[in-house]
Amino acid sequence: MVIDMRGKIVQRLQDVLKGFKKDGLLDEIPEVKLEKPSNIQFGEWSSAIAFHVAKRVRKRPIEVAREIASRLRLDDLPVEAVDVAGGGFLNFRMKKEWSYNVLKTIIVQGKGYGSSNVGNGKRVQVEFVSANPTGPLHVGHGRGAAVGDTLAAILKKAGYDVEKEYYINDAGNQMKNLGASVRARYMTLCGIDTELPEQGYRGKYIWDIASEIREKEGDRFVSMDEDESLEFFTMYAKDKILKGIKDDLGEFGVRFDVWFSEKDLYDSGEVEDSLRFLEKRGYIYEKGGAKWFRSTAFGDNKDRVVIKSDGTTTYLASDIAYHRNKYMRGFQWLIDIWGADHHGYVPRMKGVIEALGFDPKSFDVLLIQFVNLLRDGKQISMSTRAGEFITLREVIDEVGRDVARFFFITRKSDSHLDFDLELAKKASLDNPVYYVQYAYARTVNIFRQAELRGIEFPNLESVDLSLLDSDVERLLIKKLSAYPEEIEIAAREMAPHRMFFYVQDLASSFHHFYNHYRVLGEEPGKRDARMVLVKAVQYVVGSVLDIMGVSAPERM
RNA sequence: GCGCCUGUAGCUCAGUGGAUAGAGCGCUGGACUCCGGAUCCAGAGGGCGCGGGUUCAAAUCCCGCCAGGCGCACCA
Repeated sequence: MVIDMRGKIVQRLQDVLKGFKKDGLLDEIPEVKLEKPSNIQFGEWSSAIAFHVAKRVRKRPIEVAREIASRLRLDDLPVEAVDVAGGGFLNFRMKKEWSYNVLKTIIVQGKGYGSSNVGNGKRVQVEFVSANPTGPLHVGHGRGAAVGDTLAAILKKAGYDVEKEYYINDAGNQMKNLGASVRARYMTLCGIDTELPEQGYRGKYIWDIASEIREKEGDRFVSMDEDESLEFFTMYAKDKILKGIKDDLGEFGVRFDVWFSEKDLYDSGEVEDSLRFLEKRGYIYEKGGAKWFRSTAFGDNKDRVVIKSDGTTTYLASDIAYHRNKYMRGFQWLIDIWGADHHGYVPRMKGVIEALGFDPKSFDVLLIQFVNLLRDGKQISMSTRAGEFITLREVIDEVGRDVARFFFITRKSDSHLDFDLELAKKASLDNPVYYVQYAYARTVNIFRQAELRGIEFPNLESVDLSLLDSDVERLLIKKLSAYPEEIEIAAREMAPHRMFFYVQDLASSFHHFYNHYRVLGEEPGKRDARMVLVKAVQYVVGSVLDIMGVSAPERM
């Protein structure tokens, strides 16, 4: 298999080093890494291992490299040659037949190509968006949604058993606050001027919900006891907003496996249980009428309150129960995706995981930096509190789902993202989405033309792929062959943006090929070989777009 | 004051120990009456915020400083 080749070469290198050790030449074996050289002349893979060994044995790297090369046993692998270059690099050039086999593999596996089993079925949960159901999703949530959904798809492709989850903060003060806000607007609509609560929500959507309630229920809550009516307003508003969130995410192409309610954690007594558990282990103590989690035991700079002196719990309390619950459900790796403004929360959560008796290394937080929304280069100011913000829905309506999803993963998640609405709308060179989609549409078009001309897709057994021998074609094949590795790295580094850079690069190589060579106009041998190549490109580009949640149009 | 993130080409960003630092946009000049020019080719353009250090090798690691963002609640 294509996928294992890298691992096999690493293994053989390790075998050689073990031999060194046996011969007493080396006391400790350094880690063997294979990298993709920048220049295609250096072959498919290269290793700098000779430099590391040279250091330990105090010899010249180039001599060590030669020694390793001479001891390497690769006869049974499709390696054309191992070159020693650049003062000690070992460069592995693969036989041509190997790259042609990659193409065949792609045709056989179709969009399934690129999958691997590095995840080994490990159960991983990706929790993202998890916005409070107190208002519509805004642009920042959109970025989190795109990153989370894409990351989940990458992990799945890499052989993990992935679940996507949305945590609904439907308990606590913010819910009461929401209900009270709606109630205030409702009362005003009924002719009784009522002030918003101090920390109330000011968005227009609060008015909308209030007015909807009035239409359905009339003025009957005016005379009702406040506490009693509040419950209704809260429930109604929460359900309404949550439904809106689900609809927006659906529109955005993001589907969760589980919607997890914070309130359930309280109702089931898990919050209480978890706190008791930690108390027994000595991680919770009382001071000043409140209960504190001893997060300083895990490197946090101060302890944190879990139960306030008025007896109510803080968010940390339910987060403790929530993460314990996740582990209880059998997840072996937890990935939380948070807005970067919550970064201060990371150390205490890491501490929580450890205090609960789980390995903090099995818990990762991916921080998403803010989105800087622009129009014609000018920043659009937003304020959630004042209820002035651009919603995700508005962005989707304006630029479209494909463009939005694509843009959100063009940057490393911890760097700020400039999102210019005008730029995003342009169907032009400025817009990388079209560049990639266009490449896909072109591949489709070639086969559409082939059909019109009565040309059938060649038989894999009889096609002579060695006719694909130009630099341009070989480079294209090389990039296709790197796909499984790209997936692996993106999974390991939790880096969805790598998909963007990869597919952009692949599309570029294809456009280059397209502008230099004909497919259908060639004599049958070359034509058939190129059809295989184009088909492979179609599958891989299609697969990446799939992972990014962006459509692959057959016409544009 | 403390902590986290960021600082790479005119602009927006990749690259986290290795071979002449990459891409897109922008700029300049070009491309077959032939599978879609939303494409392609060529050129100019930076030595990686600044100063030290570690290393055979540093944009990448360590220390200090500067600039921008964010966070430092018995808020969520």
